[in-house]
Amino acid sequence: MARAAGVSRSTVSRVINEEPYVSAKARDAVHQAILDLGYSPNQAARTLAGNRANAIALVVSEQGSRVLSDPFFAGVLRGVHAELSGRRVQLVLMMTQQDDEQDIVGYLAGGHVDGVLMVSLHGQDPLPLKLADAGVPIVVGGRPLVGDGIQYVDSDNFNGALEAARYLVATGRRRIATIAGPKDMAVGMDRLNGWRRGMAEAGQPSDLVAHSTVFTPDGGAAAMEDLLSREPELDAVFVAADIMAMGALRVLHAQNRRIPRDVAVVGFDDLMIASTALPPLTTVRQDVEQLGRTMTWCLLGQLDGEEGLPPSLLLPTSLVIRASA
Amino acid sequence: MARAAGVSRSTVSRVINEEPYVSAKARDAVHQAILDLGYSPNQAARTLAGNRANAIALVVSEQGSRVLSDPFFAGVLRGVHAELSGRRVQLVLMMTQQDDEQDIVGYLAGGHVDGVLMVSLHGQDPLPLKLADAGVPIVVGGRPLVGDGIQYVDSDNFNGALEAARYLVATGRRRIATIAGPKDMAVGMDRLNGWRRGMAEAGQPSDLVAHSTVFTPDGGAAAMEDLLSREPELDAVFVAADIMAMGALRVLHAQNRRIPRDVAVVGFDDLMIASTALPPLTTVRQDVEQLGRTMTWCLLGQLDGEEGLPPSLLLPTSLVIRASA
DNA sequence: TCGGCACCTGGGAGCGCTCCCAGACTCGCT
DNA sequence: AGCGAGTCTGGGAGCGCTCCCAGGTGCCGA
Repeated sequence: MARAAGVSRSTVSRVINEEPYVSAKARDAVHQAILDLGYSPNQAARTLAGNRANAIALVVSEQGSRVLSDPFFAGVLRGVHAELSGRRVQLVLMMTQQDDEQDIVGYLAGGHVDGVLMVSLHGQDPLPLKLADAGVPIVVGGRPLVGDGIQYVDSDNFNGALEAARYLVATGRRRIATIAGPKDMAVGMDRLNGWRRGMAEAGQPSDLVAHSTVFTPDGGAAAMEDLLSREPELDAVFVAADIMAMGALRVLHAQNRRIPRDVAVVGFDDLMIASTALPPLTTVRQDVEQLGRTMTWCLLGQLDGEEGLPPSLLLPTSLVIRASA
Repeated sequence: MARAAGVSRSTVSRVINEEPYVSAKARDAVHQAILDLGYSPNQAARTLAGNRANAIALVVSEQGSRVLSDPFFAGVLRGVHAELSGRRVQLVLMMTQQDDEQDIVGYLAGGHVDGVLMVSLHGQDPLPLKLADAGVPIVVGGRPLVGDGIQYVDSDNFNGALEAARYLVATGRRRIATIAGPKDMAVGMDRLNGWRRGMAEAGQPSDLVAHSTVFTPDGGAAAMEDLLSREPELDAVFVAADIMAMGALRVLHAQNRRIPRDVAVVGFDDLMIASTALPPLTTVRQDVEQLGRTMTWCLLGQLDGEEGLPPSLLLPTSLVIRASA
């Protein structure tokens, strides 16, 4: 390669790394040689010689099975990739199981990657903290429940839920329930607290809460049945995830409640299924792709040693009004 | 590391690579030192010295955006990861755009990864062929329309569709339509041809075909409307994807057709939405996770130089009978 | 004229492994 | 005793880069 361009290895290296102090002639010669030879620098050698891996890991905690099918994860992945494209940084995908956690920490702290993005659905996961302690740059998607110093990016679940609650109040609903997510997930609690605030603002009771332990249609259905048995007169329900709202809609249909006339339904996430539901679901939109982009942007900033990065970020949500409320 | 174990670098290397000709004493000493030091071998150095990258790429062609949200992709990813776990092989995720194809070929052929798994939704993609020509081991998920020598793994779309057609015939349907996928995707054509065979077997006409150019609910809805206008008397429809079946169901409901009494509906894929649809959808199940596992298994086999690998594989499908047919 | 500086270039060292060769030691056989 | 085959070990070379130092050149101001 160096021979083909008629320069030294050093000069080739300088051109590739866009360093200063290279003459235009040398630069052109190298570029031409790159094209002629279809040359692509050996990443392993670069990693070994420099001490930078030119790669970041996207770590998915919990059994990958559940997480991967989640549209949330897909969106994040899309955003991460979009932000990475153009930079010479590879994305390595890793999934953790319970038992190999120590291996994972060893691997990630061992210089194989420059930094870690982590999507941690249940907030108690100790991995982010361990990695941060080991000095690995890390950004978490979704607010972790433990670990203070860790940089995270999340959607503004609290205000999204608050906005949904206000909307239901503003449209005249008098008996508003909520189907909340699991108590050990920040996303579940934040949305519940937003709804509570909305109820409090309006002077309405916030007793009609049903928790589902999982974000699934069946979980939503069970919670909806519970709510209806406790309060047959309820006229609105804020469901903390579209996927649970599907189950809630099924139960409401089965009990012949008209939507939105008898019961208004608001979801959260704005998945594709929200717009194809019957009736199309009014929901709080979160931009998960932007979440992925922002996480990546934060991590790359850390790696570049940028100062004054915000410790954490919340991304705005917006209410999408369709037919169900 | 070698010093800590009291042996030479060579011996450490032999232990790590599980080579023969190491005494039990030396092996134990090395293992102990690994634990004590939390040692994790430097991948870059291994890659550089051996000439094996210890990584495979999962390449997603087309704009990643569409593909990533696809449950198909998520399932494959899950399977790939499951099959990889335990082996010391990293998974690198890449997405291609139109313009950087040459870069991608250069990168993938440049020894940065040992092999390539590719999920190519539209079958005309030239990338698999180029990579195969460049001598890169490659396995494609989903039958490619071009490129003969390329190893692929796919669900048995033809027989799945055939089984669906036979089932509709066997349950007494007399006027059976189909909503087919795009003509430039193997998955679309294979399912259509399976349905055709089923019609031919039963001596029924196979004229009621509507193509959708995209696998979306709206595409399915438009096709359903087309079919109903051409043949108001139709009493069954085989929809080549659950996601399109959602749209078809919407149209049928809107026209007050009872399902399954007036019109039987059979989908394909068995996504989660199939079981939560109204009514729950009878559909042809394909095991996409198994698809991912099998792809990986084939690629690793190629890399290990195993002989007699089948050129390609079809995975069985099965009819899941629910309420819609 | 001479130093000083900014610009540009080449070559040595070394990143942490794997591969390969040379050798040591132990058998069991002739 | 002698020999070869099988078992085990260490060290040299080298993978393809980056980093750093030692120069070279040209131009400016003193």
